[in-house]
Amino acid sequence: MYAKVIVDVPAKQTNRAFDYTVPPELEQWVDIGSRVGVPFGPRMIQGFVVELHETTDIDTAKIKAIDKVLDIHAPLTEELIQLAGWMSKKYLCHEITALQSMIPGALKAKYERSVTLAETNLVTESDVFEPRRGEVIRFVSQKGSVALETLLGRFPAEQAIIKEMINAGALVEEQHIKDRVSKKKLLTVYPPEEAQLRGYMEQCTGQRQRDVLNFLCANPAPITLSELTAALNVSSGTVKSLADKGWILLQEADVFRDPYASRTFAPSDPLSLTKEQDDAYRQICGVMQSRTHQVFLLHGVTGSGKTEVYLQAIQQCLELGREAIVLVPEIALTPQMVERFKSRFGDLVAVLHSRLSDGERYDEWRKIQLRKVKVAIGARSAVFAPFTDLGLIVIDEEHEASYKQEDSPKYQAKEIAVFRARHHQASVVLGSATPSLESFYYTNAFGDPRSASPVRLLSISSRVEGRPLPKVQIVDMREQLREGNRSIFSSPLHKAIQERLDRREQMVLLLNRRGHSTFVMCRSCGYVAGCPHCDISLTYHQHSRTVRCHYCGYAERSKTVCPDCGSEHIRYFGTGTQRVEEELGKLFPGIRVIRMDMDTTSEKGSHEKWLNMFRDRQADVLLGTQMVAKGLDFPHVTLVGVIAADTVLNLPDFRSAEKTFQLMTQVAGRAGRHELPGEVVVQTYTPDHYSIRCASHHDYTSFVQLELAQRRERNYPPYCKLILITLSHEQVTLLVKVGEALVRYLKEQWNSRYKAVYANSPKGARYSMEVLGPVASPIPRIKDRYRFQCMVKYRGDMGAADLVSKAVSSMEDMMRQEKLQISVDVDPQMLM
DNA sequence: AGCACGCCGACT
DNA sequence: GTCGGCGTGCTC
Repeated sequence: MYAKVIVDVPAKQTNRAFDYTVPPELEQWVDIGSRVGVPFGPRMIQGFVVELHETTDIDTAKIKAIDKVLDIHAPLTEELIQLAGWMSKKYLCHEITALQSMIPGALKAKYERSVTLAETNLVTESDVFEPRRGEVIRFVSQKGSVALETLLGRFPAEQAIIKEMINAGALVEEQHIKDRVSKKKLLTVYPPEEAQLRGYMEQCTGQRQRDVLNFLCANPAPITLSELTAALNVSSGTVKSLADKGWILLQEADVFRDPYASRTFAPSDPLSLTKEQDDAYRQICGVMQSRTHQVFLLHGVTGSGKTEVYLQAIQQCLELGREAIVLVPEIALTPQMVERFKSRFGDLVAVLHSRLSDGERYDEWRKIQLRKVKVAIGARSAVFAPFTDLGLIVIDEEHEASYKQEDSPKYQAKEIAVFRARHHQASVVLGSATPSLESFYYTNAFGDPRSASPVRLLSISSRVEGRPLPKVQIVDMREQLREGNRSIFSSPLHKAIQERLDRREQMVLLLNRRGHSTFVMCRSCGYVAGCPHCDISLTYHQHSRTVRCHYCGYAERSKTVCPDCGSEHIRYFGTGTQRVEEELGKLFPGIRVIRMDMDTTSEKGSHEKWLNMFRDRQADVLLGTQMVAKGLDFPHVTLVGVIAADTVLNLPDFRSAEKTFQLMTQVAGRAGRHELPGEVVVQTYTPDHYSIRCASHHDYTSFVQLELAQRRERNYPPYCKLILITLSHEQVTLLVKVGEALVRYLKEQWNSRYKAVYANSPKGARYSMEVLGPVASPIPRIKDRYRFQCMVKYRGDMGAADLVSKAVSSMEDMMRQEKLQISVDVDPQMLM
């Protein structure tokens, strides 16, 4: 039998399958999706089996055999192998990169080379008696086997000698493929029968040992040594001496690391659904029962109980004997969220998130692989959970940018979900209070004629228990300035904070400072320098004293006087959470603030700790960046304050209005979710902007109409698709040269080949392509490399990715000679 | 990506 | 006449 193997060498020339023979003794272990060790050139590397055949086209003299199979159960399924092939074409990545992204990091190969001492007859006398050689030999023989790296590190001056000894055969070099994490084994205490325990207790003299025996009487189940010592605050020595007497059994057990092992989750029952919830639930169930593929967009206002719809739909999915995946943005993967799923589905849930260690994550993944769980909940990469009978994939907060992976493979988890659901004849539920324009555009409600199988829209327009949406007050910060208030806090927000303090209620303050981009704004009239060609704000560049557009390259000298009102109050923006915290302390002495941002939540578990403190009302204010805007649900929060709504709005991104609307709506939804009514105060310099106005009225529909009109006019998604090509090199001049050549190539190809073909097709008018750039990237230099980008905007499915791929290949000579790097992002989320 | 093969300058 | 620089090309 022959296997086609994708090898672990992410390079263009090796981005194809290589044929290997499957030795008869390995045949029963080799499957499509198996991870194997194969000889490749002079070394041994890892690969994935993607096809199995009885014959091969390759010269049999060249073919080598698979060396070993690395797992008992293939870590990938045939479906996921197909998906990887599709991803490599769609997102222009190496197939191995796509495959690697589907398995936990713990299974990523670690290559190690080690040396051992050869049989004595190959070790010559000069090896032993020459002092330097002798020392190396003694070192190796003492250790038995030494990693080559360790040996070279230990004897840096003897590198040549070591190589020579390897060549002469005195030292034997071996190569291993090692997993990063081994299966965890834990010392576990197995207590005897209770009667026996009681007998031992009478003989026992030591107080600590008696404590242990007592505990085991009350808790007769096996328990790990570490849990036992932690529970009783005794040393492991105490327990070991009991084991030495033979009273208890202490043994290593192969266990799953369960990050939630120490927590208990009270079981919860389904809540009763409102009419709208029930309608959505029934439609999803109907499709699941008919075993057809359908994408739903569940548009439910904040607090409308979307999660309960997910939970009950998943329940139905499990009852049909099928499996479910739930994707949540990383920052929303809070203990609160996990708890809801754990308490509804208990041990049937695996949780995958970034705070897990490699080992913990591997164990959660293995529960899925070994069919121990039926539901996987996690961030983006959980979409690859190796289930074999998927019925439902839920994507919560579907508008979130974090579903797009920013490094290779630059996949969009929503698209992966649809691919998988189509394969399994399963449903996808995209849920959000503020659906992305793209998702909404493709719904049946919008009636896009292009889409053969439109997304079915499900709406929930009211909150559970008929609770009202919070009242939103917009504060015009320009007026505040005119009134002489230069503080971070406007007088209405100041007053609102004081009221909550007096009433002992809680509040959430959002400061959305993203990135370092500074935009220029007039503090008197709110004027922001914008690009005349792209309708996005210009970015201030201090070194050249100019403002520039990152889309088309437009630049102008930055002004010291506002062109609109003549004021000199021109500033550029950027306020940190720390400053707000200080200011709060000054204005409200004794105020208790929890600050949540990158600095305070980097430690493992700190996120949970802060939120628990806030829930226990140990603080009045939760102050933070976007992470406070999502999914939190605290009954005593009655005020949400947005310090500066404009920060997102003025980012140089065509989605900035959409993101502002989403953020405003989401954060407003944190208030008044329970009995106490909520209030929202939004501070802004652009109170008339439609994204802020619509958010304040909770008016999604109007926002979508206004924003879509903008997108159509400017030709941005969903009216076209984008491919972003980023080039980087140490020299700017070369970058410009190659960038221009690339753009020329794309335009020529389009004009000479594609355009003619598509213009003659009946849908010809729908096909178009334009190429912008090259212009400097918003982050023009990273690690001493300059970055330039080109943007391809196209309409119609005419293989634009393929064309870009060809264009990049045509630049290959330069890439090799000049160490030029080209990165391609299909459907970019961030245009940085 | 590695690693080997292969063809031109400074040393015994 | 040899050691070694890294340019080019292959890996089933």
